[in-house]
Amino acid sequence: MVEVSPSHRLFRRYLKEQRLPVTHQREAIAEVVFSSAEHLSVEEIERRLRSGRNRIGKATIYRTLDLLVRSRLVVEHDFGEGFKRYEHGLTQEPVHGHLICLECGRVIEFQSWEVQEVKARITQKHGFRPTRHKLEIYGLCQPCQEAGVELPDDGLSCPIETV
Amino acid sequence: MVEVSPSHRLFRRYLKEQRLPVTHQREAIAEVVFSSAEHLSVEEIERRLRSGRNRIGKATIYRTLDLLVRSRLVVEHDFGEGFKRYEHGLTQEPVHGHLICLECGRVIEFQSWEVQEVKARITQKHGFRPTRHKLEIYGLCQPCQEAGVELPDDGLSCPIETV
DNA sequence: GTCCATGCAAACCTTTTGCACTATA
DNA sequence: TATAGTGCAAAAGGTTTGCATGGAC
Repeated sequence: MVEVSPSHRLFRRYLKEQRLPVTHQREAIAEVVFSSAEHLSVEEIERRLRSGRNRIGKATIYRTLDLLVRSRLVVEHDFGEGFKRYEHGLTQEPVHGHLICLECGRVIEFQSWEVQEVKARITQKHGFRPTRHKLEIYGLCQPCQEAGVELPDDGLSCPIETV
Repeated sequence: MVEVSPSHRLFRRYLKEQRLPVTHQREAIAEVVFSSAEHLSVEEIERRLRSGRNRIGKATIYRTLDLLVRSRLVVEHDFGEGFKRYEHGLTQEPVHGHLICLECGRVIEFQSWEVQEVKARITQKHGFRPTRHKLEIYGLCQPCQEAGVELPDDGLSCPIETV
């Protein structure tokens, strides 16, 4: 048994708690996700597994990610790209959001405790019991702005009824 | 030409500005979206069109929704259900977010100007130029809580490494 | 030895696209 | 009449599932 990350050990414990087998595939997938600081897509995970001489079916990757998300060791994201991304859950500070560049797809994380306060106030007002939230801000990252990228505005010339 | 909503008239103007034909299908689809206060899925839009004796292909619905979104008269949402939802854009107050019930799927809108401030502060700090943002809070709505629904917690028994 | 996981391919679901035909302006 | 839209069905792309085989405990 090789040297693994703390999160990886927690995942082993999770599997044992749930009486599920600790397989090589599950270990390899967990190690890929836990050893990256990025928001990985399934395709990226598959590629990294392959370059590590692992040949693991897509179905197994999806099934294992499901376990990782359930265990709360991994967080699932959907940035509207048409597929999901997965991120190591325990490196995350409790409150965080994402700045997403519409040009290059870059994702910048940020912390904001103020959102927690807003969330508490809003949910209390509506008698809603919150479990999680997400704050995503879309726009242009600094490098893309400096590269002169402009986002198209195809909207109405003037949103006032003139006719 | 029948009596239509202000937004519908704006959509006609948008089409003219873009030199695109104002077709019966586009009018019918726009009317369905503009006459509803809900977040409609494509399937729901299709159903409403059918009950109004319109037989319009799914492809046309998607193509028209694309125009409506571009014109900014309609807003697209993805609540992680595996498909998108569309909402009348002009009834929206400038700043709004969603409370999404994980049990029944109900969506409650809320206003929060404080998020704007947070957004301005964060984006400035990162040199990011924002266009739009979304704040979504997931959890249990009041009716579901009163019905005694509990959300399962399949996570680790304790996220502290004990082994 | 039992139970569950894996791999493959097929199925699924939403969304997009190609193309012959029709409607708008 | 030119130009663009529509409908249908097929394709696309990500994700899920069924099933025979193989691995964990």
